[in-house]
Amino acid sequence: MARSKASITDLARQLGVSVSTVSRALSDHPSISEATKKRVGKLAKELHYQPNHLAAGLRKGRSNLLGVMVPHIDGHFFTLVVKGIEAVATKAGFNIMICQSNEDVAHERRNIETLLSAQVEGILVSLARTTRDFRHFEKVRKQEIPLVFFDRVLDGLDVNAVVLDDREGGYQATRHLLAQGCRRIAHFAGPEHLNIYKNRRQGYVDALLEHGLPIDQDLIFHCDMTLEDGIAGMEQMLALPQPPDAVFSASDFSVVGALQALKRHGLRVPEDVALAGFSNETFTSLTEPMLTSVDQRCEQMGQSAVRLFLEMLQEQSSKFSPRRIVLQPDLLVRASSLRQPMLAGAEQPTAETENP
Amino acid sequence: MARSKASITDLARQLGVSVSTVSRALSDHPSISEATKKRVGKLAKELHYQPNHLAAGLRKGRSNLLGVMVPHIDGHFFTLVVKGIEAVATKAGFNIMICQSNEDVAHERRNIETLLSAQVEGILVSLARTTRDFRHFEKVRKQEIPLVFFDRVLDGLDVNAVVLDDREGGYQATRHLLAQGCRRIAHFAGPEHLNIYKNRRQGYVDALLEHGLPIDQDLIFHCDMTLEDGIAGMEQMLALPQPPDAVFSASDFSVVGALQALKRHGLRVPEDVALAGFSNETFTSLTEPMLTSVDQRCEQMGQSAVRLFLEMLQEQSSKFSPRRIVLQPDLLVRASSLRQPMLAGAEQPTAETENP
DNA sequence: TATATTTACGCAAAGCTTTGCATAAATATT
DNA sequence: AATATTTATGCAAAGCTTTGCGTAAATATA
Repeated sequence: MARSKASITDLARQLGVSVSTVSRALSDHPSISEATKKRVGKLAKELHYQPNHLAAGLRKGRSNLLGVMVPHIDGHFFTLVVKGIEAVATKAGFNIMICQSNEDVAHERRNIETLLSAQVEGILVSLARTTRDFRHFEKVRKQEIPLVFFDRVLDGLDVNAVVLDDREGGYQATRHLLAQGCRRIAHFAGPEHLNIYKNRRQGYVDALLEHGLPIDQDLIFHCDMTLEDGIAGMEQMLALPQPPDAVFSASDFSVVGALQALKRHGLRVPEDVALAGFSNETFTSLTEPMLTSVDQRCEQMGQSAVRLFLEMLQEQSSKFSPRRIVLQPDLLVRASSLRQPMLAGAEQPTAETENP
Repeated sequence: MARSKASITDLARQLGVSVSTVSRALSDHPSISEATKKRVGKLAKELHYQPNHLAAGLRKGRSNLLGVMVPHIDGHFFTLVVKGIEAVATKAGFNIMICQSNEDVAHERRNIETLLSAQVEGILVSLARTTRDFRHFEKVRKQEIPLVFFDRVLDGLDVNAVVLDDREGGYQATRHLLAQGCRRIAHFAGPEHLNIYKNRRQGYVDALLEHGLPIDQDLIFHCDMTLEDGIAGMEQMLALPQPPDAVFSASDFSVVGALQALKRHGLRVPEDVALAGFSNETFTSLTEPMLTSVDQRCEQMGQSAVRLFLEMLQEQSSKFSPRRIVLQPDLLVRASSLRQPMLAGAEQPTAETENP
């Protein structure tokens, strides 16, 4: 396949000027006469001249490429994060290169290699679930390429990161249920080795304690957060001598399961049991009743990650001390948890805090 | 920010050999002694040498970049297509550059420009809804860069494309409902200026006619395919003197609406009214009953698009005549339409046909 | 009018690799 | 032992831009 034909050299030759003149004319350099600029521009259009970013990048030591790696691009969350990334990266003149680790460390390693050799100017990454070894990121740091983690970060790692305040999310959801008059609030908890779930549970616990309520282990159901888990969990709860009057689940999927189980038992939501989930998945607005859920500010997470990257680009790499941005979740109250008439301001205001 | 320090030249100098030797050693060229290869490899590792793809690309006239443009990356469909693209592109050694048109032609134009100047070796694109002017694609063709459209293609345009056989999808869904004993089948149709919806309706019509049934305009509800539209449509249908015993909707969203409306009226699904939708959205497995839907083979669409691109890369551009790949949809029968006991093979076998 | 400034442009190097061709040394062939 | 091959390496150009520095001509200044 033929490459684009016209190069800056061709233009120069045809116009009888030097390549430097053409180059400067094209980039609107002040020391080139308007007349020449016009001539160059005209011929460029005629020959369908296409600037070669690779060559320019090579010369300038910049690629205008931003690497992004996510565990997977299907599903709700990462998709939206990527959307956020794309938006502000593009605005800043960067193109993004996306790759997926498929939750696999080996894949992740390879991808890093690829991104580096593509000369990306920065890397935004959310870790694969299995990643425990970080040597491949060492290489990135060695080359002094800005590295920003988002969402999936290993605690204690001294890196730039933007994460969601999951504890706060769990806390808000639970507090909301309390405010609705619920007193026996169950919790569907996810795998504890994942921070996000641990933190959401912690928020739940904190809210209960703050309210002077005991933590009843019977009301905490550990599972993998699928719809089926939700059904099972709800069944188990309903079999209790004193069933709960609300459920806060760390995932929207299992809330749907709970909802189905409740309907099967002829119980009403939210009158008999109020429900709240986490993630604000698309389908939370499609159920009946619609599901209260904690929004994770996906797009904002992407945006913040890029901004962090841009800041790093500005400062001297050596002077830059790792920064961690904590995004505040956003409780979206819908019918599934609304027992009391809606109060003004029940939809929590949103904010972004920065913890150095 | 410092760029990666070690270049092939540095290696050469430190080893006292020429750059060509290093280059060849690194790429495992046969005419380099094992000993030298070892030495080069060792030093490369020590210095954290990072091959510069840009420079290599410049020299070789290749970028290993594949451009992808979608209307938007959120939502179910395009996400999965992109996943498919990523998978096979990566396997073929290409990195993908993603951008979104946000359903806006101006954006689309800019993106094409960006992709071209990034020296992508091919472009995969699904058109923005509003695109009627195709001059920006002319430029791509002029530079003889392989261009493949997927899903959103303008009819009549003589281009490479991979699309879904929407008519067949509508046909199969409707036939299935007929096979379940339904005789008054309603259809929720989408905006007719979009081919996908027109074709889905056509499939519906074809199936009815084939079965000797009349087309009753009262049973066709035109809308924008939202959940609310689904509710409205169902209400309208139920008000009919002779309500339908099934609904085939061109979108899963409006099926959910229909489902809700039916439940409100105390009607059973599928006993009183059977339901079938289109797209196999995530939530179709989360409703009760689960929703029968037509799967669009999203991932396969992405894969096919890349394969088409790779083929074009092989052949002489001039000799390549536009090809159109039509993917067969996949009817997924779930509880919402299952009145008869499930027959073996009710889940249609899948196939891919090629129409030259 | 002679000098200083500005304006508009060209030269050539640099950025990092790849690769066709040449070459020196080592080995094989007769 | 002289010639032909093979092996291992080097030279230098090319791929397309960008950019510091130099310069000739045009204009302004004294």
